[in-house]
Amino acid sequence: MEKKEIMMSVKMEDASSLFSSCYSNSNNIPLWSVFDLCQETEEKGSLGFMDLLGVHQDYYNGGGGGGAPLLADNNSPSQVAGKDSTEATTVKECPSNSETQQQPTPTTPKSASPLSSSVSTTTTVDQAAPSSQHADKLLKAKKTNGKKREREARYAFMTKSEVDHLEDGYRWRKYGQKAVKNSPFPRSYYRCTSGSCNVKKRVERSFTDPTIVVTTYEGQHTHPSPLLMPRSSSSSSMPQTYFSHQHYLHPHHQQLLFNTFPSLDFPPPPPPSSSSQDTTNNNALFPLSDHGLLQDVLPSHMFKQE
DNA sequence: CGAATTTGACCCGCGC
DNA sequence: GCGCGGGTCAAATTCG
Repeated sequence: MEKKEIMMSVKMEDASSLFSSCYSNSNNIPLWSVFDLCQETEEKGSLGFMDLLGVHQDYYNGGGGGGAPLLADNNSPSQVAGKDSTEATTVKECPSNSETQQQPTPTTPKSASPLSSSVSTTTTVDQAAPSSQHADKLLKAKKTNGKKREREARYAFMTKSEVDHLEDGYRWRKYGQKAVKNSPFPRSYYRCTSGSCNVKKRVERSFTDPTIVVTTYEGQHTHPSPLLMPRSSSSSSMPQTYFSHQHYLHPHHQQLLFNTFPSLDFPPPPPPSSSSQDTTNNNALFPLSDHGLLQDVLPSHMFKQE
């Protein structure tokens, strides 16, 4: 399979080039939207990348009906929607540090969607080896915090967006920015503002395709998303359906995904009626997909109650 | 005025 | 040993 060959050759540290590879293959249509490189879900129970981001079942079933596609861009939703410019791809990166690797996780996909099974069988080994160096470096950097901490799994979200910092429902504080070698675009470092939560994310733009934003999450939120809490004070002004996929993927890009995965039993894409104001009736636009696009894309076990 | 961002300095390990 | 690059810190600055 073509997909597999590409994935096998991917190193997580070069997510940008990875993504460009995905695109370059077919008329700028992503070859896949989500893939799980190391099946860590089994290691951590049913932990999916949504869980990693701290989005749990409650939110899936919550008012938004939104499958919590945390790639919505509410920095400027209108901008994104209007420019038709968001697509999302996720990459799960093996931790591959020496501590966690002693328990190599079988890569057998759990019954899931055709997509997930086709992409998740790959890689634990292949992925772990090449990225171990990078993992070490991360560990080193962690030490500078004073305590040695196990490196968390990382998930890279690749989003076609004109906005650098994609809103994902959490509050982040930027703590650094570095120029990236061989790239004109700097990499930004963010940390979750919640005191007890040390989830980090890096945001960088692919230099091979400047429209692609690579967001790498590291760690797992220990708290609910302030913006996803139905009645949280911080989200009182947030439409309840904020995280429905209307903001996650513009219909046009959903269309691309549908085209990309014709074998998936997706409901037909909604009419291209979205705009920045479409935050109030998204559910009506997606009567068949209570949990969002990602539910269709991700293995079903990720959406099951623990 | 507190929170968030900016940005240069610093730390660390790796490769040569 | 030294330079390089990734990641983090923290003081200064900006913003709401």
